[in-house]
Amino acid sequence: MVKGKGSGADGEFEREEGFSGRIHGSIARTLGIAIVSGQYAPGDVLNNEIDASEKLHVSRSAYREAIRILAAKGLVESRPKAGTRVSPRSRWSLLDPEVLAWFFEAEPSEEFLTSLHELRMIVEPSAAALAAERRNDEQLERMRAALIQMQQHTLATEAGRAADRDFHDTVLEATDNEPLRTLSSSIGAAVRWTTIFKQRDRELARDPIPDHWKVFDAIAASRPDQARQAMERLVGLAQDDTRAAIARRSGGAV
Amino acid sequence: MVKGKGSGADGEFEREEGFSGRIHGSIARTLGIAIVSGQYAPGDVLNNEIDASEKLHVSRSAYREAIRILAAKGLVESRPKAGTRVSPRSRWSLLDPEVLAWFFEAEPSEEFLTSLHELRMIVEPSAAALAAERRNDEQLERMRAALIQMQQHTLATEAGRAADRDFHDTVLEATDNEPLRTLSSSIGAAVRWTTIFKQRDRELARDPIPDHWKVFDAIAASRPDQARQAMERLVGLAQDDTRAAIARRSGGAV
DNA sequence: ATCGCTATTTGTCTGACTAATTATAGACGA
DNA sequence: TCGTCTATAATTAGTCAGACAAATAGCGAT
Repeated sequence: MVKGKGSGADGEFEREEGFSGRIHGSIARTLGIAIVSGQYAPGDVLNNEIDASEKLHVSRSAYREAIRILAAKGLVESRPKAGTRVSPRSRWSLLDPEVLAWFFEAEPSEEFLTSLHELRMIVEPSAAALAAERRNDEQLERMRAALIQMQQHTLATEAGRAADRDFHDTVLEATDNEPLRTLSSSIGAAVRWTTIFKQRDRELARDPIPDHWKVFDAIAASRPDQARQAMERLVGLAQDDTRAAIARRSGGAV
Repeated sequence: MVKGKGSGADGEFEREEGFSGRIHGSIARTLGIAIVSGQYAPGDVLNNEIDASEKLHVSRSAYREAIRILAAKGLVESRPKAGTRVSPRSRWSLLDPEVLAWFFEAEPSEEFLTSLHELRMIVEPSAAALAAERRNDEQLERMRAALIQMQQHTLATEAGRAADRDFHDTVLEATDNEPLRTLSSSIGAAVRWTTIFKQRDRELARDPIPDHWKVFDAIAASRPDQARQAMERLVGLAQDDTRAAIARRSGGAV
């Protein structure tokens, strides 16, 4: 079989062997990761459809569907004769769950992590306040269950981290604000990476579970201001820990 | 030409005559509007690709590309044999610019408008505070220019409303937080409709321009807390006005 | 500097085949 | 007889190939 890889001039990607799901999806994923990780810069023109689809060993239609996905998420833009080019970062749907996942596929940059935490710091305290006003009993139960799971499994296990995310998700859901709920994927991503960094660098310095319970108690007691403050503390501490872990990573020893 | 419209049983859509741009885009738009406006409910199964593409008088591949766009935005999900069905609302990318535009194509519901304002109330004051810390001179100039435009054209003209949106956009941009900037389309949509409602119902009751200048002055003076408070007031008033306009719309006379 | 042409690239269409998965009907066992 | 499990069939999205159409960026002539 002819590989046709030629020189390394044009970035080339062999499609993942152990791909999952449909082809157009895996192509979109491959290209999406290449774009958000900077292998293609904004303004760069992708190979034309025929060359690109041949290089990836897929049909042109499958490749085109992949491009439509990326275009829908604001990553690329196509025009006849001009080709398909990577859009400026300001058009990227950074809060889209898939785009976010692609970002975290390669290790995300420090700045990006910082800005996600800033977003958390803005959104979550207010969300907790709204949740304290609007949560129903079923949601409250889910929060309690999540925290219990979190306690049992600890954040060292994937089950524990999933419970952590469930808790924050449920708070967002309890705001009864649909656009706000949409942010759960972004916030979940920030939560996940906070924990991963902390876990990676040291025995977790501070047990975050009591702080979680304080948020829960305030929401359960329907005290918005108290919930806002508790969440502020919780997110603030997470932010500090992540900052410290990042500083250690880039500046210090292994 | 055979119309083949048959009975009115299955919802059918003639493709927009005065369509713009590419076919897959206009099909996605048509279906997207049908979905977000409730003509298709979450869980509903769309016609299979062959029937649907025939009914719309487009090729199957164009139709499929449209479906890929909708799937990328979380509106639908396709599986072999099961067909393509409308996803639950919780998966919709409500903050995506196009999805938002589709929402506002039909008149948006009161609840939706309210939740967008809630989002503004959460995000914009903090954004103004960050902007006060991080804005550069060029951004400050753009804010000033926008407000001057707004004064000259007034909110009765499209140019004035565009300037309003530019101001809020630039504040978001000045936060130097990419995920936050992504929200500008959602906030812009809320801003636009606030103004439209106010304009529709009465001579605008309150001149919002002085409140805008207060935000600007605080950002120019690099006073985060002051900027936060000024923005809080500005958004709060907009929220009140919209609420009043909505109440009048649904409850009162023309 | 402007206009018009042309070559390139995406866009669209057709029709066939593939693969996945649900649903069904039948066999088997309780 | 009833329920459950299993092979099978039917349906649907997924993929592929190749052709033609439409748009337009870039170039050359004016």
